[in-house]
Amino acid sequence: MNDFSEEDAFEAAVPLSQRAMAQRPTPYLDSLNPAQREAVETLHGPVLMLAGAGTGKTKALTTRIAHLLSTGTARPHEILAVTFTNKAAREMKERIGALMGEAVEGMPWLGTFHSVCAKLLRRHAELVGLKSNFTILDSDDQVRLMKQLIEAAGIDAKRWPPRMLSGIIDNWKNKAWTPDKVPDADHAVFDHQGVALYSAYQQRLRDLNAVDFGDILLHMVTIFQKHPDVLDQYQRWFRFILVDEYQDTNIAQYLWLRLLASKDKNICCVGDDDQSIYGWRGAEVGNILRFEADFPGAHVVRLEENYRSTPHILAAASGVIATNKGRLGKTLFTSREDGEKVRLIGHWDGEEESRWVGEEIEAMQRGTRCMMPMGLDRMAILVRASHQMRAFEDRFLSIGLPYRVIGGPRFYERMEIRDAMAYFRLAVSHDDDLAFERIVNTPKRGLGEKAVQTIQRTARENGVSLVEGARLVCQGKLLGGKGLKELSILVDALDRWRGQVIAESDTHVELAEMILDESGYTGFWQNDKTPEAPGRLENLKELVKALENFENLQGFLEHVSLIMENDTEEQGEKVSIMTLHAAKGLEFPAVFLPGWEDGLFPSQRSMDESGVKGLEEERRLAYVGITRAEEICTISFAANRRVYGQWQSQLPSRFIDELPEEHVEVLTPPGLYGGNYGAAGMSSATIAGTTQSNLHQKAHSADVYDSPGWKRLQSRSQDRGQAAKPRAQSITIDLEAVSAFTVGDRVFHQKFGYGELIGIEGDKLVIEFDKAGSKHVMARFIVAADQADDIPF
DNA sequence: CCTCATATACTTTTT
DNA sequence: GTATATGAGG
Repeated sequence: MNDFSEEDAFEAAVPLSQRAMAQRPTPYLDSLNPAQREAVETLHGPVLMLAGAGTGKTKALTTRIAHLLSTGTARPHEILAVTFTNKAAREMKERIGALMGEAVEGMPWLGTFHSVCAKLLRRHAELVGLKSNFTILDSDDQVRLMKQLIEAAGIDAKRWPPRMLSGIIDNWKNKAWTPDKVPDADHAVFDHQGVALYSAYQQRLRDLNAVDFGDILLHMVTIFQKHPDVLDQYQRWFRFILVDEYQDTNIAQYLWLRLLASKDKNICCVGDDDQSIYGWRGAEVGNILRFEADFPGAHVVRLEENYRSTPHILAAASGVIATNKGRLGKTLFTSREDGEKVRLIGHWDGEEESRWVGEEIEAMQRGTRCMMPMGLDRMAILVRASHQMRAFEDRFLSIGLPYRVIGGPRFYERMEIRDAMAYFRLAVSHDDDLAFERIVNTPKRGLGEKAVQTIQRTARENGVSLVEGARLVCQGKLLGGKGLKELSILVDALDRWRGQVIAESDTHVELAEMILDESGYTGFWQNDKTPEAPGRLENLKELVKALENFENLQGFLEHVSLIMENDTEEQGEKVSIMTLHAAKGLEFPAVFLPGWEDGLFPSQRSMDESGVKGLEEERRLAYVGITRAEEICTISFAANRRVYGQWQSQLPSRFIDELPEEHVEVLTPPGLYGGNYGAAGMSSATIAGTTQSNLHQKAHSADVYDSPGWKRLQSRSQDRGQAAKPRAQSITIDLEAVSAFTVGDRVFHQKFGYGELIGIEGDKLVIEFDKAGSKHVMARFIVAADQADDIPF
């Protein structure tokens, strides 16, 4: 290939690294610490940069690239730099630009694994039976295809859900297994049909000239493995390779990198094994652990000086992560000496937890909590699972606290956007069967399942695309009145739009608007009276606006599938709410980590599915969470939580036990008298292990005693001569309260619902609840079942 | 063919 | 509790 000859000559003639060094001054090196500097200046040979949280990883990485460029060691196009997110790629570009003073033209090969590989794959698509204009399917398309294949194979899609198959195949692809490489042990999955369906799926993708996300990597690995000449080109082309977040690479990515790097071995991988949190998605921590074996003589640099967090926060994070086995091991340190301890607080239930967090945020905002008022955008709530966000959203909505959810449903994954895109795709290419299927009956055209089947059959019989099939159906009048009319209107419209795409008679933005209009799609949402309809129309407007940044529809469609980003950065100071995963790479002065309860965090599912490995990944997630905090880190848990409609009592997370006591301050919930539960001297272990019932008491006093319902209950109990004295004399009362019940009684609890008393232990009643299972509950929370209806909770 | 009602299962995390 | 899938009725 001619592309390379020029570079090769250049390389041969000039010992670049020394000679070019003089070309530009290197002032940027001065702001680096010794470890960073070593990582930046070791330009040749394999380098593993172990960069703990907040140690200036991105700085080192971008400075390294700047150094490669300004010393003349490499030219921009000779550097392959891969990240996982578009955001990381963009940030790197910006920072390199800043370092180099705008002097560099963009780096063409700095991007995400997927965008770089897609670009390469388009050049060599024919080697895996594709055309270079292949489309990239998202998981939605993937699942729909899967469903068709499953049904075609005569398998009950109910018992064998397409989603599951899609997940299995994704995993195989992450391991770089083509259908023929799936090991025997995996053949039993999916009713022994998994591999056959995998083959069928791959064939179908090829027919559609499409790839899914996993394919982008998998095909590249296949090409490199089967075509040494192609590999050789790129080995010479990419003289320097840099990889961000190496701990998150899966096997396919690993193989791809190793193939590319095996010649010059100028590869620099940056990562932190302690922040590997994508194992469930196929990431292999092993890749980073194995680096030195893969690249003998590798230079290992540890970045351990943390510039982000206070010593207490660092120590707490270190304490938690220390429990994990098989780490490469780093010891974070900081020169800071100030700072608050990590704060720990328990609550009665999730509702109280969100209320407390809300109040705390407002206090910080006003400056009553800390010395200085803190802006809302400097605070974040990091949750384990997205459903935890709701409690906070509800609460913040009701108190009018501005918040922003990060990483919610992505813009390009929203239904209306995907529908609109399907129209665009069809306008550009009538061959896009998936797009056609998506929109035939959206908006409703009276074309139901039967009509679609007719179209599909016709298309298949004639060996044409669905659009052409539909045309034949219209011509042959194979369909009834209304459907037929609507279908021919649709086909005509598609023809017209495509004509305009080709003729370029309008700007693509105008065309897009016209398509949405004439298809009836805009009107469809205008007539929709559901509350989300206005938002969807708004999104469509945004989509059209986003089009303006592209040359034409084709260009837009090609880029969009890989740039799934939520660019709608609303203005204004808001608290951020996001998952721990979404928080990786971010930092905030104040961080709240709610829901630290066993089963929730660590997630039961992780532990069930992946055992110790899963638990360790959860622990790394905890580590990531804590290390997001710069100044104040607040961990909380609730004693009770509603999990899909059912109340469950929760145990504090085992990670709480792992927090080193001397770096933790246990808070007493507000509005409570001190009692024995004051913060002073109480260890995390105490909270975690033994004080749950105390928390019940405390929270109960705050929550329930003030409520009218409780007061009424109290007065009624008094009438009946039962326990109803002030709570300060709790033990006596509890024993009295217990005596009011007999085993076998039908009872009611405010949150657990109805149940049967099956035993009495001390001041607690053992109750088998109908819905919430068996629990030990203090007697004063319990009423006889026949009185339950009177309680106006 | 569409709309409405009921049943059901599902909840980690996502390039 | 929520979203989705199925069924009856219009």
